[in-house]
Amino acid sequence: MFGLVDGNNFYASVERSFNPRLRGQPVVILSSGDGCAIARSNEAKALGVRMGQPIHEIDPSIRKQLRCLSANFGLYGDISGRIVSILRDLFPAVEVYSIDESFVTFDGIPEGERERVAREARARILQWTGIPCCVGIGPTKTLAKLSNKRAKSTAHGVVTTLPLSPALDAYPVEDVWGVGRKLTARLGAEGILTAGDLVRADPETLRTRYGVTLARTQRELQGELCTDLQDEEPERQQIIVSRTFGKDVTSLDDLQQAVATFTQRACEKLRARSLMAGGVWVWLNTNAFKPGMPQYHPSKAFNLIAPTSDTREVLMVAQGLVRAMFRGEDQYRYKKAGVGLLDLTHGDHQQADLFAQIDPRSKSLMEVMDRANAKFGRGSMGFASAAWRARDNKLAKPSWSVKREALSPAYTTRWDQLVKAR
DNA sequence: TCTGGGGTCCTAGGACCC
DNA sequence: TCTGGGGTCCTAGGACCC
Repeated sequence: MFGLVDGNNFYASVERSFNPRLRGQPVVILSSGDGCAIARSNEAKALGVRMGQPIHEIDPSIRKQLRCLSANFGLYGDISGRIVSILRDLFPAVEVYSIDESFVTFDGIPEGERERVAREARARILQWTGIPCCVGIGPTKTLAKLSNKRAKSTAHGVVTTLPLSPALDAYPVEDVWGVGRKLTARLGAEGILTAGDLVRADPETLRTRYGVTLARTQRELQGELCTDLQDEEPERQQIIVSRTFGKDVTSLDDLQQAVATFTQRACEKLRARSLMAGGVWVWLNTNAFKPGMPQYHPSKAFNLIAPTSDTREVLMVAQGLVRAMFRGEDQYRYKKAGVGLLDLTHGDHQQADLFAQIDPRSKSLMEVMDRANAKFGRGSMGFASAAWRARDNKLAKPSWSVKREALSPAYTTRWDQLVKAR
């Protein structure tokens, strides 16, 4: 049996647990750049704010009632980690599925005790972190996910769904894990409207018409195990850093600086996982929401001779790619850029190359930089080609920097931003 | 004026191999 | 008229997830 533990309105609930004035208020968390709603409290949902909705589309009379906050992922990640450690105390195995969801197993917990343990987890998480959760239980992960959906509308917050349960007929097919917008439309056209309809559909037709993934989902709903708990985090296949600019960028200098900044961050993430990159990928975008403007969406990848985790090497490649793709000053207005690190391998089993020189000082230099940034805060030490700000904020913000106008403090991850008791 | 970021998996088609 | 069979690898695009 699996459980799915999921924080209710997670980002909004985290903000609330540190700022009680937000309780009972319509809270909306905005995406990077303060553009779209990515989390909403129940009060904000009741006002009609949709998931992913651009905030400027919302009627001003509604908008002024909302308490909008810029996403504070550092804070959410830290609280997420605390919830996971509570779960690890209570359950034999835990799979961290996303920042606000974990699968757990009940192996060794007697059947009659499962819901009690789930309620215990819920109470402990609420008491220790202030985050309300729901727990869905089922014999497969897909059924546990659906149970979790059902639990959201209950007061006790714990629901079990068994295969062939009549409850399946009460849930629209789009609530099933793995059925998104496109599939919902196609299935609906064939009269498959609920989770129950999907369970009863002809498996062979489903497989040929919709592929193996949906066929697997159907079997999971029927109670057949197709995916098991992954308690070890799978190896990353790529690392991406990309941003939408606060202001359009037109000069090569600014574009280079933005891409260098993303590259530096991507390499930090790479080393934090002890990985090396075999390829670098850079792309640029003009504003796709303005079809009247000249559009340009170039993308270029480069395979390295030997895998590296040295920011300097990746910077040289990324900067070269930007130069190669950049088209004339003022010809295009760039709105977004991104850097991807590809072909990731583990640093400790590296394929040596006959022609590549390995500089033993590279590793030490990167370690010193990473340690300095860990100790004094991110951005304390960096490369001149990237934008970075000293702690006293004396350096000017780059023109392209991302808008984050209503950011809450890093209450739990920075000494200078701790909660003040009074 | 304003429109997120970071991932995974599957499939189809083409190039290439013997 | 008939024009092999079986495979791998790579890429692009599309779907999904949170």
